[in-house]
Amino acid sequence: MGAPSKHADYEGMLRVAGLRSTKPRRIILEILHNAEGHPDAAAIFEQAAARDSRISLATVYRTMKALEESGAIQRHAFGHGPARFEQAHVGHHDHLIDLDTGEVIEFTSARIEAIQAEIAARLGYEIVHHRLELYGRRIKG
Amino acid sequence: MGAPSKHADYEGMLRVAGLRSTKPRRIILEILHNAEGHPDAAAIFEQAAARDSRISLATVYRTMKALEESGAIQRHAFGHGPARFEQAHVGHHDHLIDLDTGEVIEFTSARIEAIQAEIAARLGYEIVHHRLELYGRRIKG
DNA sequence: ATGCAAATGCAAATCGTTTGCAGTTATCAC
DNA sequence: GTGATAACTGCAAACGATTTGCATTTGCAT
Repeated sequence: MGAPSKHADYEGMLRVAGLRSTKPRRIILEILHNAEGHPDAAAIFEQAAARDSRISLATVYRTMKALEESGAIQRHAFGHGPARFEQAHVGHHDHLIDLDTGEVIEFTSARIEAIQAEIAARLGYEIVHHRLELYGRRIKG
Repeated sequence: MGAPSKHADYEGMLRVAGLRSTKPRRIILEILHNAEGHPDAAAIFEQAAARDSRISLATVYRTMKALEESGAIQRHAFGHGPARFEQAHVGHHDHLIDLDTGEVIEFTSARIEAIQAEIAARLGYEIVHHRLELYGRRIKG
């Protein structure tokens, strides 16, 4: 049972986050949901504006902040440049960034996570979250 | 011959980096060398200004950039906030950031590095560099 | 429908960082 | 040393990314 769907329940996500369901927010959530990679605020704004020209960049930023705080999305800062966003998945994953194309590949490793926890514990800490980014180049074969 | 010293050979470091040995740079290098943690540009500037009030923030940034490019120092971007710097060590290390105090603890794990390389290889990549940051809280015991 | 807090757009403000320019300085050839 | 020259500096203005003040619009509970 439960709702099927090719596009998520944005109303519900906003409700859960304690946010009102507004047109800009629904549009932004859908853009993020359908996004190929990890778009930055400018890219999201560009797509949003194409759907509703009244949407402002400030609203994009405000929405990203609210959604980030509610845990609905995640903010990343790869290398320099602007922050990039993605909808929060169930389960954590890390990133491999292609230095030549900027492409971002996601991966996870239970082994690494386990070792991390072990290291933190040895130092007297418990991990709240972590960030692992591999920057690499395609091996030409 | 050869200057003794408890503080490193800043002249030499600059020479190697292909940079002129100037007072601002020597001061900045010494500040970084003696720094407890991972200071940001503002903190470095503050200390530098205390030694020579003519030093400007722009020079701090320019020096950090030049030294970073020459490999003498490393730039980090923990969480949000400004970039933080540290002198390049021999050998790589990762960071555990104390969420309550901002303190940065360094560590390394050959096991993690090995797994990283393995994962990258499986995805068709070779790692150029990586970033691993654990954000945690002290376990109160 | 009505009211009010929440959300929006716009423009101005802020933060961290970079840059243009005119004046200073380190280093190199004599 | 002396001078030439490119590197370096300080300053202030420019910059890109993000945030914010304020007047207006909107969602949503009544």
